Amino acid sequence: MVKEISKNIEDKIMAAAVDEFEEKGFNGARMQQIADKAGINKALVHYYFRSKEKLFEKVFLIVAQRAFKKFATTLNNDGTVFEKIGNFFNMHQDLLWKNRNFPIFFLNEVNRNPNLIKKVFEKAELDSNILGFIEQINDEKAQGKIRTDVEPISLLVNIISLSIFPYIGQPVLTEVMQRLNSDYGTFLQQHRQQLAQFVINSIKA
Amino acid sequence: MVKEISKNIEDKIMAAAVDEFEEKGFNGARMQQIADKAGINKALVHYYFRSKEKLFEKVFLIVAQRAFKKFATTLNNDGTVFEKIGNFFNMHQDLLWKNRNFPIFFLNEVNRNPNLIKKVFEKAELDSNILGFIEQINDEKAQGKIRTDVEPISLLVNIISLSIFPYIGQPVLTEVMQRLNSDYGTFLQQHRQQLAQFVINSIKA
DNA sequence: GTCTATATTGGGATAGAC
DNA sequence: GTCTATCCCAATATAGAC
Repeated sequence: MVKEISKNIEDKIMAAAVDEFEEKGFNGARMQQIADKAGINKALVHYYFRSKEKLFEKVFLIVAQRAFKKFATTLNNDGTVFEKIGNFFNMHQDLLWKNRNFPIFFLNEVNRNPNLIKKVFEKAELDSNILGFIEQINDEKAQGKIRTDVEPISLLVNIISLSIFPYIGQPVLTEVMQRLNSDYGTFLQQHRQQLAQFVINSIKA
Repeated sequence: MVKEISKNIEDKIMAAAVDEFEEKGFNGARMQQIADKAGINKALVHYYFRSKEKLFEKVFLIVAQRAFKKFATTLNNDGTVFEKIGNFFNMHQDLLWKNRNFPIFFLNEVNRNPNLIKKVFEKAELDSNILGFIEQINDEKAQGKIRTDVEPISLLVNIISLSIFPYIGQPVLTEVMQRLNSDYGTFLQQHRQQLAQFVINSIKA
């Protein structure tokens, strides 16, 4: 079946493109490299995707939406706010460890072209998940479990800040740890263990 | 005095280069744009700095070292750990607000070329400041002011995470806030007010 | 030192054979 | 669909006049 074969090549190109774009960014990526990584000819890349921009946008939306989807589902599980915070950090840290250069890639690209973020949000149903979590926080504030001065959105942003930054700052932290006679990997394994407790300590009534 | 004049043009080019590089990154920046912003001819840029790489490195080291210097000094002021945390967020948030696209630029460039960070650290005396702050945290742990399970380095990284991420994530937060019928600017003004208290709540014994 | 004009190359994109 | 060969432009860099 011809369609099948062509689909496989499309996938190969996509996979190679994810690799190349995540490593070098849009401006640094090379179509030749993508072709090489996919084990095919450069002209074929253009045959399937017409232009670098089009290929990039397709790749970007897929990886970004996949990331946001995983992100949203952890907020949507059962449990108290404290339990969800623990679950979130566990899941998110695992995910980030496996995709260490995704965050800086993602943030840099949406900074370069803020229009991308709108397209990502169109399909990822983040809103209801966010709103649900915010509501739960307010409930638990009313129940006296969470400090009344906690602003739900700020809490959410704080959680994400704490989770993502250690990966975005990898090169800096690597250098700092070296100067402190440690190393990035061992630091991170320690660091991730205290994130949930750090947040919970801060907000518990 | 000829030297004076030439120095002024060098400065103009540097200023224009900071602008262009911070906005577009190394790969996205254009020598022609830098010349235009400096109000001079493109050939002159090469006359003064030979190549794009050389110009970039000079610009990068200056802005990065300036940033790290300001960063380090706030850790070095008088006061308790809690006071320093408050002072740090005040200073750092003001600084970031005035240089909103510096963090993502900086982190992206050191990610692209991790070698840059070594050169930044060579001149910025960060080590003693960091070590001093760490020592103080341990002192106040011993005095019963700070929880005994607080790991100083992780605390430091948490503080920096909380401070910087809202700026790195600007495009995302802008979109989210829009969908929540708010806007990025007002969010940030609220958000920054709770950062110090968020940390202090978390670590106070 | 400062400009105009030009060299050079890297890299995205297409034409055309098979 | 897949390749080779080539086009073409953008962008760094330099030569050379003034």
